[in-house]
Amino acid sequence: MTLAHHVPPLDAPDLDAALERLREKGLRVSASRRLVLEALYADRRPRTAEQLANGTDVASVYRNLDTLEELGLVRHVHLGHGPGLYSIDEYEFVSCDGCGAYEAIEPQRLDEARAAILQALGYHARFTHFPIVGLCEYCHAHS
Amino acid sequence: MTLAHHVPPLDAPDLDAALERLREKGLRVSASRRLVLEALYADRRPRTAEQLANGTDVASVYRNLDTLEELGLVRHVHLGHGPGLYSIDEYEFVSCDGCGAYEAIEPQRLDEARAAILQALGYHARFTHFPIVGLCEYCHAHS
DNA sequence: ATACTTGCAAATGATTTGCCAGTGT
DNA sequence: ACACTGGCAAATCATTTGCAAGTAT
Repeated sequence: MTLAHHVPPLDAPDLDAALERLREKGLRVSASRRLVLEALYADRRPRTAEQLANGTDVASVYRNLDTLEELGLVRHVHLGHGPGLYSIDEYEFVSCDGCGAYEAIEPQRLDEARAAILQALGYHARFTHFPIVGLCEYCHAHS
Repeated sequence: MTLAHHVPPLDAPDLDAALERLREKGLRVSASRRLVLEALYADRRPRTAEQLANGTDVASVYRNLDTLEELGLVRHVHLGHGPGLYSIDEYEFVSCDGCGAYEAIEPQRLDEARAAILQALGYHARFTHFPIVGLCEYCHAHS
């Protein structure tokens, strides 16, 4: 019922910076930890824990993603009713309720909207954990 | 991975209108169906299927909520990682990533934000299925 | 009478936990 | 060495499904 806690912005520019971050915290750079990070840095598209495990143990992957998320190296988003998607990027998301398509959005494109929300509600909004859900132009026109 | 399909706006003003809607569609007004609707109309706060079942079989409640949602009589929202919350109301939601608090918002209060989103992304946004997530004033000031 | 519905048990999907053996530092 | 990790099995939580028996219309 409660949301994930507020995490600082992601700011490890590359794999090495991320690994260094782990060491700083006294955490270990284990084989599977490195594999998860390598996969995420290699292809920045958000992916499920299952996909990241790629045949190996999913439980460890979930544990690692949790740790990495606490360190602010990884983030996850829920784009619908399926499994959560993990990524190293600072994107925000929109998804269409009609056709199911989703897009990653550069945060600055939402600054006007964020300002309007701040004005209306006093909240500093971020669409990183849940997307903005709506109808895309096509689905809006045809529904 | 796909989102719930677009549903028409909720517009059954009261319990009787809702029951009538069921009959119109050739569906039956069964005891447990009536119980779910009575509970939802009696207290408009969003509730879990478990709470609505209130000791009786949850599977039936889920089945009924599905049907009612297809008819546009009920809607559900995901406010965090817990179970979905069902309600008969047309509210939109904001929730704070810091303290976990959430609020139901009158749709018109978000019209400016909606306009900004339409302008920026071409999407007609609705915050009924996922809330706007952000930091409330207090958490923003203290984080 | 005949669909539609329920209740209960069992299945499924996503994620978490316990535990002990393995391994980075 | 020692604490941190991984693998695997089992547990948990939310939700769905199968099926025989019950009931609105």
